Amino acid sequence: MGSNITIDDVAKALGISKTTVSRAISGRGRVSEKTKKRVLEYIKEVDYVPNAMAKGLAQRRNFNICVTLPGDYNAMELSFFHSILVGISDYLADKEYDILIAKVTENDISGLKRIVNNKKVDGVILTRTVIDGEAIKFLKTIDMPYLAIGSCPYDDVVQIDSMNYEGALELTSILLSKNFKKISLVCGNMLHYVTSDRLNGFKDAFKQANMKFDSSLLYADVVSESGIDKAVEDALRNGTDCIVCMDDYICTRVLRKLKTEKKKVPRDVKVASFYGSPILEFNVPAITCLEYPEDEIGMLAARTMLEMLEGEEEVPLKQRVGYNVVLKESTKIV
Amino acid sequence: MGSNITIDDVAKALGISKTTVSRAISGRGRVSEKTKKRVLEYIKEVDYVPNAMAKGLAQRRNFNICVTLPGDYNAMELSFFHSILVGISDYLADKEYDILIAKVTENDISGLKRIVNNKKVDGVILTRTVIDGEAIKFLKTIDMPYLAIGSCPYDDVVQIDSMNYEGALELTSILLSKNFKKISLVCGNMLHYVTSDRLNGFKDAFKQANMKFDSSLLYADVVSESGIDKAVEDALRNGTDCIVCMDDYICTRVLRKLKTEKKKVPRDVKVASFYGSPILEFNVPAITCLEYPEDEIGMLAARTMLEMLEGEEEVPLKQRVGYNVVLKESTKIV
DNA sequence: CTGTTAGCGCGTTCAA
DNA sequence: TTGAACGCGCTAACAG
Repeated sequence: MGSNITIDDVAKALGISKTTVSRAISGRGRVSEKTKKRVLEYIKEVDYVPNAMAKGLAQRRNFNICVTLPGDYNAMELSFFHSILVGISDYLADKEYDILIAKVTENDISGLKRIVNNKKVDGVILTRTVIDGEAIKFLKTIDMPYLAIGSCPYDDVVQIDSMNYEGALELTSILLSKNFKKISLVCGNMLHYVTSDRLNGFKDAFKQANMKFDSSLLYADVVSESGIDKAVEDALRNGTDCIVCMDDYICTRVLRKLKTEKKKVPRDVKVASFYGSPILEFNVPAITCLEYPEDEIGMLAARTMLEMLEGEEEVPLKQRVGYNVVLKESTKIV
Repeated sequence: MGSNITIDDVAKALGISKTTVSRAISGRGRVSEKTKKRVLEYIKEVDYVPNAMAKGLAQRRNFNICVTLPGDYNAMELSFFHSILVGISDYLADKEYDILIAKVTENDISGLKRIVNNKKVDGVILTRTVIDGEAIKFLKTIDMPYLAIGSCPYDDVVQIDSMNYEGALELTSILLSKNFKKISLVCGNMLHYVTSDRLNGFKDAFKQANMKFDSSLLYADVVSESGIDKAVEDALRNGTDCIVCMDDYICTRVLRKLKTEKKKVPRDVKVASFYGSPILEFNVPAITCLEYPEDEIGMLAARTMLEMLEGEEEVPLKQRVGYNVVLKESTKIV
């Protein structure tokens, strides 16, 4: 394994030129079936593996894709990122591509810059935490294919998005059909596109049901822990019977607050989340939520990236993946 | 940014040879301060960045380190892996190295093999989930520096380990000093080195306190969810006053079971974990546990790897990082 | 202190 | 169908 023989050695051993060997391996160019077979058998026998760097230098690419690693994160996003990474990895490995990691924070993209400027990758996949930041601005100024996973403020950027609007709409509709009368919604940062997407779905569910949403039960821009606590207090005071959370992070805090307030879920109040994660599954009771197929998202991102690099056609500017509504105990009518 | 000029262009523009430019940049070899300054200023002006692949080809290395990504995981390990990754990334980025990801599962290391055989990396860092498996066996057969993060069954492998024994010893001692009389311990896979390390610390704490451990309260090889449930039931039946969990995964399940059994923590029974993670922090009440500085572990692993690659001296075969005992509400005497 | 020459290992013209 | 020669961009050995 990991032998140190070169294409030259192979050529000499077989008494042919390296050109022929190269062609036999790559499949490009015409080689007789006989010699091709001879080459393929020999390289397997001696376990010859082409040197990726030399190949890259000659072809001016390196078969590496950069994936950004969120440097500042909350525990909830981890499973999202990990699943995405696994999806991307699975797809790329098949095609003999590899993943290079670039840690990126909101105000530090030096790692990404270095990797890109050093030409260590053929393309960049941006994960959702950074798509609003400096990263895209930087990539826009240079000649390097890239795409974004998640909602993205630019409409000239290739992106893989989730059906956040539709998911929120459907889940909310289901809750309304259960006859909850005072549904409240706790939102995080309203500047995030994903937030407004889900909020729109939420509101439209009311419209479709010909009901009106009591806007005093909408808690926007609730980012701090204490903010969430206050929102929950207020909602309870207003007699909410169902608290919907924008994401799993908020949901965890809401559950915590309900516990200290001695409110039982689902007996005293129902709870649902527009984004589910393993951390919510472990909760007792399990939480009704929307689930997104993260590995599929990763795969799709990887496939799209390779199409950008190798495909002849334009790739669609925006692709969207579905969701599942997962009904659990937290919204059960007791 | 990301200009496409080469070292040749720089040399010509400055009327000197590329060798001199190369030397001015790398710092290797003697160059007059004057020309060095001239070069450095010029490359900054035109934003020249050396092509990493060409450099790699010439130097027979590529300034990439492979980090294995656990393909099969439980949600708990995620924060561990992520923190490690951030630590490694931070250290390596400083030294102009990058991280290549290889997804590895217990019985599939083909991705790792490809990356290594293609010579896409200079070294490999194994993360804990795979250190018992095929990966090490493979790496032992070839000529590629590698190290393992976590306890490792081989004593000829460079490893970065945590002070699992000492941590378990100290935490258990503290619990004993609180006069809990019937401490039970729920363990996972006993084949894992980390498990036996912690178990030894646990037992030795009893010895040091001149107390004897009731072995009927030791639940070994509890791997399934139902197994954990049974262990908790049995422990409660035996009148346990404190349940110690081998890790955060087990702890989550134990807490869940206690909840369905209507046992309040810490009122009815105390709970502690030999491994803490964000998921336990969010619990109400917060759980007493051991915390390990994961980013430091990552940094240390990265530093050690670079020493293996560039250092002149041998690196220590085994380095160990400390821990913190975090006392929370779950073991408070009410 | 600097330049010349020769590779690193592979792909790719262009002839044959 | 094959091969010789050159180039990818850089570093290293050897002169000067």
